Amino acid sequence: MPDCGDDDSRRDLAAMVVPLGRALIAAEQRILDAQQLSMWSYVVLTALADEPARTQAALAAAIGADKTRIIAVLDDLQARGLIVRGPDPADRRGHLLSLTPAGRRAFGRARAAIRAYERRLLDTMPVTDRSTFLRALARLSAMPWHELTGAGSEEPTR
Amino acid sequence: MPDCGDDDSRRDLAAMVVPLGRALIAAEQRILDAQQLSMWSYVVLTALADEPARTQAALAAAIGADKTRIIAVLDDLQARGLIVRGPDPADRRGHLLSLTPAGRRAFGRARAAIRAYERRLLDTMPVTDRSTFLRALARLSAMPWHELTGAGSEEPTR
DNA sequence: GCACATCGTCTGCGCGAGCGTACGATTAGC
DNA sequence: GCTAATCGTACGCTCGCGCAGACGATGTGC
Repeated sequence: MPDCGDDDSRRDLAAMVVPLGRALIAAEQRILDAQQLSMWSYVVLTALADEPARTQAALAAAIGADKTRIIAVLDDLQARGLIVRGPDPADRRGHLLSLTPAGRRAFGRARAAIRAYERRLLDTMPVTDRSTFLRALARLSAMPWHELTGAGSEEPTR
Repeated sequence: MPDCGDDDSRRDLAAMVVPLGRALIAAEQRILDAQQLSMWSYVVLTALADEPARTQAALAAAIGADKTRIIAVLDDLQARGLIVRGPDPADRRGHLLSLTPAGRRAFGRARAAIRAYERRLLDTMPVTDRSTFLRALARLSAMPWHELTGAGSEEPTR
């Protein structure tokens, strides 16, 4: 028997998280449009700002994208001088990927706009709630899904 | 203040929410598979359990789906005796949609499995954090995006 | 040298979702 | 009665994504 009164007798977690994510990407897409960036571009810039990648495949894996799908993104970013796709002296098969100063600046601008938007959203809740929320969210999003996903469901196998 | 962060140093909200949502639907899809339900089926059952719909279009709008896309879902649910698509005596164009007892039972089972899974996830954090997190999440997911989304690039209307 | 793996690129397939259209049945306005 | 609007249904179109295969260029093990 499912509980009735407890704190989570409301909507499902997913029923809140997924639409929230949808709304976020929709809103932030518009912000990125103003910077002439796509979502994938922004994700790539974010990853490269964190640390340069020594190979496109590694970058793709890092951001959870398909290797073939980021080619166009990289082409565009390179053509606009935001990243450099330099040859790797150690392994001439791969390309070293890193941000140019212009790329770092563009990313900073985009991230500032995104952050401003998100901060405005988060400012609608008390400060303590906000930090708790962010901490909990960070923990959940960094969870070992690969184990939890398959495990726990001890459904009645009839 | 070292790096513990102004919330400026962490990842973007969307960068945590969206992957979390993805992981949730992936995990819950497997749970629903065990109940022979698809995500859309579960969403439909959830909506109908809340209150019967007097028209398919209304149901589709309520769950944010396309009218044409839920037809197959309703067909399946009806064929399995989980819902009834009765004629509306008041307006013979539309169909009254409601759960059968079996449908209510199946939904209860599915929801219990989903809830158990989510509770296991949430149990990894302190109780106070959990309630705060859920409260904040509920507030965010119930936000007036239609205004915030558009006004995003403008000013906070202070 | 040789076989094999890796990297980047291109191409195509399949899936799911949204969007628009058309049509029969029905209702509402006049 | 006529027309316009609505509902459910089917159909086709387009997009974006993941996946797989192929190829040339390159690196690695023997």
